[in-house]
Amino acid sequence: MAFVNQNPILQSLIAEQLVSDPASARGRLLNEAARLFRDKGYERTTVRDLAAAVGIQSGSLFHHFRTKEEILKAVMVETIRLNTALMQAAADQADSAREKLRALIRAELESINGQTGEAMAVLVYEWRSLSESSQAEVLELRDIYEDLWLSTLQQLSKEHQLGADPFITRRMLTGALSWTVTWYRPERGGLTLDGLTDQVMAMLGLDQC
Amino acid sequence: MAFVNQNPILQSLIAEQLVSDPASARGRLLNEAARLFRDKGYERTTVRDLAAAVGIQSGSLFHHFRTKEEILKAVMVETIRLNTALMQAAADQADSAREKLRALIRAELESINGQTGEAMAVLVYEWRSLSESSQAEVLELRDIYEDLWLSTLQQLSKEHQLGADPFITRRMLTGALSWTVTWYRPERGGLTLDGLTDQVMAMLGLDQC
DNA sequence: TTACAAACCAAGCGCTTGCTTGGTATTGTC
DNA sequence: GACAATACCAAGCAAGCGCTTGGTTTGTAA
Repeated sequence: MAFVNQNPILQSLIAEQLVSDPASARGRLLNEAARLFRDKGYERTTVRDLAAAVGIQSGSLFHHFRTKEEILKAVMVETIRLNTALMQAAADQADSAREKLRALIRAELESINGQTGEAMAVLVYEWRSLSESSQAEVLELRDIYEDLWLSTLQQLSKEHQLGADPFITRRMLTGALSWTVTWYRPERGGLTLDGLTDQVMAMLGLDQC
Repeated sequence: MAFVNQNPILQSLIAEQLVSDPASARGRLLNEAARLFRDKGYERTTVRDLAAAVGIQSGSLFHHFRTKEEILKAVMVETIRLNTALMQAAADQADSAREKLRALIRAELESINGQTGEAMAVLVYEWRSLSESSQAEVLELRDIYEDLWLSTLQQLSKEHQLGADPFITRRMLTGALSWTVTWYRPERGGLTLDGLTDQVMAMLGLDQC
């Protein structure tokens, strides 16, 4: 195999069976599904597309998943699980609230524009394609994720370092950061991930105090 | 008719045939289409849904539009035309660059969360459903719209009132403002449109200097 | 070697989709 | 009141959709 993922956080989640191993049949399918869902949208992606992407027949998909929607849900659930763990780890390493926020922003930008980027985009854009009951499930997981942000932003607000309301700031950041997936292309020179993080902090007036 | 739209900007665009009269058959269809496309997504909305929404048979749609995609494109094109005009008018009334930016933010929030909100959401979320040639057409119109923002932000940057780069600030604002459609509910009490605009300005550190 | 489950294929069913067709009301104009 | 042009209906076609089915291959363990 050309690439072995050695991220210890990912490894422990795989061990706990909370996230599929990208090397397994299920994991490979979920990765391909995320890419297809992002590129063409969930509705435009057929089960035949999904099957072809991993080299099996369309009917064989239903041996692994009961419905097409179950695939979408799995992509979303596993992505949130992974990213919550990644963000938690990033935040834990920082001391001040300001550094915590910077770590969260950097980590989220990395998730959005890095390896899990396809899945993160799916999480944002394919929300409506989930059934209501699945939406509720995913939403519950997302609340944990959001608490990480809110507690940090509330701390900053107490320290009078935040211009606007913490809740609203988070919502603005959600939109601003997820939108980067439509324009940020680090490979084409220019802005690095750290540089982009600096710009976001500067926009919030948190670069120098 | 219960509601007569007397917006002079809209009226002049209708007179120039750049935007369909909401009272006409075509205009009514485009409004309903925008609503359906936002609620269910373009792909999940069938031509039968669209036809039923205006009380005709599905086949009769194709007397007004050649394809389903042409309806999506028309929604997008007319929305950009209208909003460019609205934003231009809003910006023209302001004096300082700071006030111009505030006017632009307020106007865009109003577009996103007001009457043209459905169509604005379609513009953001249904981009991929357009054919490449249609995308190019819409993109051209959007450039005019974006120049309005950039010139204002560049002016602010010259005055050293902006923390981050103007281009990046605009992109962050695009994401942040369009995302409001997923959470901002002015009718449920709380934040008014002016209040939300204040919060955005505060986030940028532009409330008081 | 045998036994058995997991993984997969080949074929296709039933349904929905965007769109077409041929014809009929409705409307505006002189 | 004649006559187009416009707006619409009723019916349905061809294609593509998610998913099912019955059977075959592959992997594993005694």
